[in-house]
Amino acid sequence: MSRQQSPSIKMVADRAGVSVATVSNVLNGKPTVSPDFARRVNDAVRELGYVVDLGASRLRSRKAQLAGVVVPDLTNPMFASFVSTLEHLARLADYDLVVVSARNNAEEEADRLRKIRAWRPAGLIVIPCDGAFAERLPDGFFAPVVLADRIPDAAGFDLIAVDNGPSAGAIAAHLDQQGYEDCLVVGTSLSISNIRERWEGVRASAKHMRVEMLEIGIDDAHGAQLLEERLRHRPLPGALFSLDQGTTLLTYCTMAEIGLSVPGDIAFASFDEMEWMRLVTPGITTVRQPVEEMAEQAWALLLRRMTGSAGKPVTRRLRCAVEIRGSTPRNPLEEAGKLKLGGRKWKLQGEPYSPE
Amino acid sequence: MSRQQSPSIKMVADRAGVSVATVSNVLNGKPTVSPDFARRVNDAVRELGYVVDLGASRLRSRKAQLAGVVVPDLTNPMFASFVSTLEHLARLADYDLVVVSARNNAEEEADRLRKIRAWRPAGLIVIPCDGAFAERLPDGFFAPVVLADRIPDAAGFDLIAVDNGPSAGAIAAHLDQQGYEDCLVVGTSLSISNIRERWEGVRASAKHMRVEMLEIGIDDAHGAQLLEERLRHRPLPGALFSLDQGTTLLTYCTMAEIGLSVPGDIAFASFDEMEWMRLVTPGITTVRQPVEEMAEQAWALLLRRMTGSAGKPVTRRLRCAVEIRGSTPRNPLEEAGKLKLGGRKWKLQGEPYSPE
DNA sequence: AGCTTACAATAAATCGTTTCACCAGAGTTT
DNA sequence: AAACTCTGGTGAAACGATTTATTGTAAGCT
Repeated sequence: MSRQQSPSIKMVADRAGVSVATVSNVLNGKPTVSPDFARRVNDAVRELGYVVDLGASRLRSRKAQLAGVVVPDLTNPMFASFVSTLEHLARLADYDLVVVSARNNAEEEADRLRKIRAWRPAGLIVIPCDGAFAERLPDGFFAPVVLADRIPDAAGFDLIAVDNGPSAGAIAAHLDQQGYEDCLVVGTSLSISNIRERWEGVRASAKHMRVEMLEIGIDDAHGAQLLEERLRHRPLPGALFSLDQGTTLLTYCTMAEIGLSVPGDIAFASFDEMEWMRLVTPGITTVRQPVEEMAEQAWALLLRRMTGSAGKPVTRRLRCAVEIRGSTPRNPLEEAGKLKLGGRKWKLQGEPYSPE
Repeated sequence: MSRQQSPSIKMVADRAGVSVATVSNVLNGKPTVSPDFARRVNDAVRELGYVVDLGASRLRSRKAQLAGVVVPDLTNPMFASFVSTLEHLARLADYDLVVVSARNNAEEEADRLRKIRAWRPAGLIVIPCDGAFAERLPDGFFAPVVLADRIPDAAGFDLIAVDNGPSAGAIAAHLDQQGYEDCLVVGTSLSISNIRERWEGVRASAKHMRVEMLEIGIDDAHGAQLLEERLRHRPLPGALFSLDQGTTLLTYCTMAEIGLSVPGDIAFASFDEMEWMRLVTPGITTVRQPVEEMAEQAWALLLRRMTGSAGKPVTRRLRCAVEIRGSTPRNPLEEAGKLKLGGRKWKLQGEPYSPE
């Protein structure tokens, strides 16, 4: 199978009867070319189906309209949506995007980061696997990096994230108000800064309610076991608050399996909304993260950095929306009268803040 | 902000005190280099943090370990999972992947296809937006193309898809057996070959049951209206079968809104499983597509094509799994005794087939 | 006419790599 | 010792584009 070569700028030049420089000038919209020649070049381009070779073009011009994106897991709808938005924005700015997934694996992330350098991107947007991201970034990395969603241990990075603490705190305050006396808070690990911030937000906002943290780790099988143990133990807490997406699904399924009903036996709330949460009955009370906005902010910041804006690293926190649903009704054990709760929306007030 | 240049092979050569050719030989594992020189080169590479420039490397060597992937929508979990699997496989074969999303828009797809040529990929895997894909492929496209999931109007492409007809037929046969007398089948549009195949599968397999097709189009708002109209009309069909992911969500929500209960008022089944379908009560009967397998087959085929295997276009159909759940119980209107239905799994029998 | 200026098109240098032809020196064969 | 063959290394030519410097031509000015 003799595969036909893609046409080069030289073939276009030959066919149009001009020099390659002229073809390049036409294609790049340089003003110093006569309409007649431009037409001939454009005809030849169309006839041959010529498309510029990005590799060669970038090599010579040294301007890389190219950015890299690294996410922990493309199959997570939140990250997928993040990438999709970025892709759209990049296209508008006439940038190309190289997207890679670390498949939830720090080693693979390190590998991808090394590999992505080979593309010579003008900038990078990364949602890091974990806090130790800085160690995995090849040192002397040549392009600006904007981190999103997850907070690195090391300082010195541009960062766009959500206000984990206040948002988780809002859920805790809500549960508090609903009259629950104790709440089990479940998350993968406090070594992940997101989870830590959320847990601290809960602790700070639970006025009367007792709170207890359970770390179940990232291994699903082991986590399910820990969780089941705790949920079979008595007394059962009045409410359960799950701090991340993976944990939420695991918790929800585990409760169903061992026959705990929501909210009859236990109230349930989660951080990070998923589609099904408004489809199940009752709906799940949750914190919805502004993914599109996060992508927009990250892109805007990276674009500024790529076009030369210097300055101290920026941290920006975005507000989440809190969705109160049927899974966290007024505590039925309480003597107080019943309170009707619909799909009421509860937005946090005030302006976003940028610490330091 | 004077951004530091990425080191080039020349700097490595200078630092190691050898020629650039030698550095290249070391990096590409050519055997004709002494251990002593190899060590010196490797040291220099490490000290400078040198990473090869993919653009330049590919330009010169003309071997493009690069494949393109075009999907209609990255936020669709099925496509996201498809891409994620491909990415993993590509990495194993030491290929790079350029992933783009057409954002459910044929024009954007055409644009992306044109743009992706600029990367000079050695091959392409495409899940087309619609049947008219062939018209959008720049003619004389230079690299092998493997299509997946959706069937193009034009022949002549390698294709990996699922057995839409038999799988949808299995659902229809199930509903038939459960004693439903009529079934409303809902899909976006019969102009999409997937939907057409599924509808034909339903028609062929419904023995006693009357079936009726409702096309609601791709515009969600308009579709919801059409659907609501039909669902408020009487008599209500005993069962509803939704043929694609978008339609399913729309249908499920619409039914909830106008107060139809599943399966009390109407039984419900769907093509294309989503996570929430096993979380809601009752679970939704559905057809689960083998996404990972589809990605594996597509990659294997593309790899063969990229390494020169010629031959007639191949069509391969993969088997789906049918998940029977509580949303399609034995028809309560029937006189016959109740039948207990759990989360029973029902796999299709037999071997995959390759028509023609 | 003679000189400058402006314009349009081109030749040639260049980007960072790989590859190919070649070379120096050591070892082997006659 | 001359004529080979290896071996391990290098210089320089590509690859396909962009950019810079240069050329040739026509028009404008004195």
